[in-house]
Amino acid sequence: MDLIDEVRSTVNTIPDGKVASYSDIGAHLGVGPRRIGRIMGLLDDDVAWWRVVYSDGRPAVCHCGTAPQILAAEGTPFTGERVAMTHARHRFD
DNA sequence: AGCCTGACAGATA
DNA sequence: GTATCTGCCAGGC
Repeated sequence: MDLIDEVRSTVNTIPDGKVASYSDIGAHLGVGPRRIGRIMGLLDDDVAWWRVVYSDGRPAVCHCGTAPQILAAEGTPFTGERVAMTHARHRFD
C-alpha cells in the first residue's frame, strides 16, 4: 500500500458535508502536511480534492471558484468564503 | 551533491 | 485579520 493509495483512501473516507485539512490527513497517516499536498497533486479525479482544504478552511490552491460551490452543494457549513472547520472538520477513526 | 520550488502549517509582529 | 518567516519532505534541474 503506497502512501498515494493511503491518501486517496483517506480522502474518500471523508463523508459529504465534511472536510479535512492537509495536516489532518498527514497526522492520520503519520507524515507531514507537505507530503500530503505533493501526493494530492499526483492523485487524479478519484479523490475528492475539494474536501481537502487548508487548516484555515480556505479551499486549496485557488479552486476558489468551484470548490466552495461543490462543498456548499454537499452541505458543508461555510463562514463567508471560508469553510467552518470547527463544524465541518472530519474526525478520522 | 547542491539549490530551488512547491496542492502546507504554526509562530510571531 | 493580514503579512512574513521558518521548518518539513520530495522532486526537478
